[in-house]
Amino acid sequence: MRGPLLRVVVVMEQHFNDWDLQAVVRSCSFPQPEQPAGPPLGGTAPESAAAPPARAPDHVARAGAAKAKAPGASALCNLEYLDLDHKPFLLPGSSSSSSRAAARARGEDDGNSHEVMISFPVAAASTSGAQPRSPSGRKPGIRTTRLKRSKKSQLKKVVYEVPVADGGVSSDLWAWRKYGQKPIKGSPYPRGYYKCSSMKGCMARKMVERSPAKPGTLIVTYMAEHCHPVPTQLNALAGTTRHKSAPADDDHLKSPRSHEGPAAGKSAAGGGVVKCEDVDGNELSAMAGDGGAEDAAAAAAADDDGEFWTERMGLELELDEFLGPVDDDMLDHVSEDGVLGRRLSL
DNA sequence: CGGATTTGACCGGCGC
DNA sequence: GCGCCGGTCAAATCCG
Repeated sequence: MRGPLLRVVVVMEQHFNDWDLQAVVRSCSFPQPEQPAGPPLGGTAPESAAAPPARAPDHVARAGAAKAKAPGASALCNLEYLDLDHKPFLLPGSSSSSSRAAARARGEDDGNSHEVMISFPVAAASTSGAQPRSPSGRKPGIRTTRLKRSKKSQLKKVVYEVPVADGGVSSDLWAWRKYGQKPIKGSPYPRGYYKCSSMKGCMARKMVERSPAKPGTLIVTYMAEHCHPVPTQLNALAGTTRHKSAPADDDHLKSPRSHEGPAAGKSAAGGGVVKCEDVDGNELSAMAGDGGAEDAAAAAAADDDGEFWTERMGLELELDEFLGPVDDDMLDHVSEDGVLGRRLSL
């Protein structure tokens, strides 16, 4: 009811070792004793993160999806976070979303990628507009080493599909800084590249793009995991958040406020209900409960947009919570519909 | 002043 | 081997 459903796709691939992202999805059949893995990376889909409802970013979503699908069982069955022991940290007071994201695929990965799609209502998205600026660019020069594509391709990725309606404001608790934008072939919309700015050295990244198929949705892909706890308050790095006039439309990608770390998480949260959907289209849903509010609250307080967040706190919190437990918890309860229903409580 | 955003250039992988 | 494309870097610029 609250809005478009946010869909999350988790793709696990081999060799993500080098990356922090550790969240892994496994069969839901085995609920894990440990804290429920949360949504990947802070779990929220920032402004730019929206994706086509039915489809996720091709390469990512598709690949995972195919493999993820389990016969009969909904995708949920395949959800699982691996490597919990390697969690870099736990989110304060709850299923650390980041840690979950961090959960990494186990060695078992036979190379198969698993994809999970989670959809949940998204709150209004905010928007940010980018303002045209004088040309700039780096000059030819020395380049530092960068991750090789081979490795990159093997990283686990989590894809969120978020309705653009609200402006696609970021909804995760993390602070993101945009480091690039590129037009994508086959898509009229550019893709924005973001890095976690909450802490230097954090490898967490995300890519945001508008779904060509459904301009109304943003696709947010999270890569790697945060090497630090979710910022409960605005940190210096995240510090200055720019507030720009709302972009007309595709502009979410241009200057989304999502980067604003803490605040980011909020926007996505709008719904109390979370749905998980496997590649096959099976949907799982979970009800967001009261728990986890603290985190969100803290974040909200920290955020520059205190007012904004405060108003939406309720919704946001729900989302955040959802994000955390998404993994196993969701699996725990299946509603009559065959949908996963679970109340998140932290 | 510090940090975020913009944007062209650079780099590496992949396909042909 | 070459070209295309995606992803990243970093200078220039903007903004709080």
